[in-house]
Amino acid sequence: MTHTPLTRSEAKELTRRRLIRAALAILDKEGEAGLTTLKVAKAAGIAQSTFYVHFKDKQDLLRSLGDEGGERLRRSMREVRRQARESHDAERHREAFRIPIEAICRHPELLRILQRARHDPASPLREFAVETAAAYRDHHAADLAELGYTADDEHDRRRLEMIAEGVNAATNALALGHLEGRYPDVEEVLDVLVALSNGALRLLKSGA
Amino acid sequence: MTHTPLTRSEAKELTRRRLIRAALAILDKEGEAGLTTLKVAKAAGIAQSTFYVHFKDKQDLLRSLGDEGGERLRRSMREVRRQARESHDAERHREAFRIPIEAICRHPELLRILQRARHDPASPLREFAVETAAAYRDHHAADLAELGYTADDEHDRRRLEMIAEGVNAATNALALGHLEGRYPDVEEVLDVLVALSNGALRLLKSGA
DNA sequence: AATTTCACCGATAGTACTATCGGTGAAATT
DNA sequence: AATTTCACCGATAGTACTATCGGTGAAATT
Repeated sequence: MTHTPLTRSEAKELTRRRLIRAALAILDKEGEAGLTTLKVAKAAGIAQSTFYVHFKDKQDLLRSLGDEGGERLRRSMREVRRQARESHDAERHREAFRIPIEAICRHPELLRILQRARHDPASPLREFAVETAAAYRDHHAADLAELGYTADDEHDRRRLEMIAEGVNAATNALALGHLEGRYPDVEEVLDVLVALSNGALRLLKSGA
Repeated sequence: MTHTPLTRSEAKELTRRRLIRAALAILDKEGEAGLTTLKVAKAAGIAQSTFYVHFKDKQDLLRSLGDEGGERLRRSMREVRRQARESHDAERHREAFRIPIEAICRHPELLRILQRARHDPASPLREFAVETAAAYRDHHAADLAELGYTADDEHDRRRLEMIAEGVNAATNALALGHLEGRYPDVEEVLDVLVALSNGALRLLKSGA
């Protein structure tokens, strides 16, 4: 109950965090069209004009959201790798799908915002969204390589990339379907993703 | 070279078509944020105020775009079915992927607009995008059922839906990747999609 | 031929938002 | 204790856009 006396910079940082949180919530609920400095500031409990104490302009806020999101995503990718190493080989492939799905369910607004930005040529977040998608694809491809699906020639390398991209797209789609309540059982979702992935990987095995 | 004399209603319809075309192009290039009555009217060669002769307001334009897109999509789905029936059983599954990919490559702006709208809670096209996605999923699921992958119990029906949704997501992702130049060979894309799909369908076969 | 309709126009009122500016008081520094 | 800094405020100029309105001339109707 005691108000810890904050220094000025601590208080400012706190306000900044509130602004970023508010912006993410508004972006998720109302989209980029609904993201105004007035709404963000109001939701964070400050005057509209004070927004500009924290960000140069709206672009600057969106850039910060990108950094923010990137930080979370990188953390989550590291987590995937860590947990993947801990699980037995048999489970490993399956668990590699569980972790991103859980991450999506924890912060679905991030995926939704990224998906939108990726296809919106006017979005200041677009470049970031495209880069993130590429990072995930490469990450997944590297994971598969670790599982023994090495690609020696150009052809197989591209196949591996396609499989990674396709399976990622399916993972995102099914995770959102799970959140929407259409696929209530995560285990069933994992069954399908593992089956999709294994089917495609057989392509590489037969080629090797 | 002879200017066919158009009746008033013919000229009006022509202007309306130009507005819709212009709107689609702007939506694709600049996103919903860039879609203003001034830009659309200018691109169609009329005054901004004349926009309101053709549409009640901006919402009305977007609704019309939805109808327009829906019409194209339904035509393309009928085409898939028709061509699928014509091909031999062995090719059938593979060709079922070629047709949507070609459709996407012909009008990539439609897919991009729909993908964006699907994840944008403020978009007037959102409901339409969600319905379209569901229609495609069901369409694909029905296709698979026609190929002999019948689902008797609740469990398998849901699996079939998940496979359809996952494979659709992968198809869209790879089609856009192809358009972006990352996967130049459509046949390689088809290889991967067929492999993904077959892998997942083995789940159903083993269950039956 | 006279009259009506209507697709189009330019001008403009109204709205929503961005970003700036001068001011204030409490925190930080001297 | 005196001075400086700065996170915040309210007011407001500027911008971009939506939607309306009265007017016009050619097409359509009488």
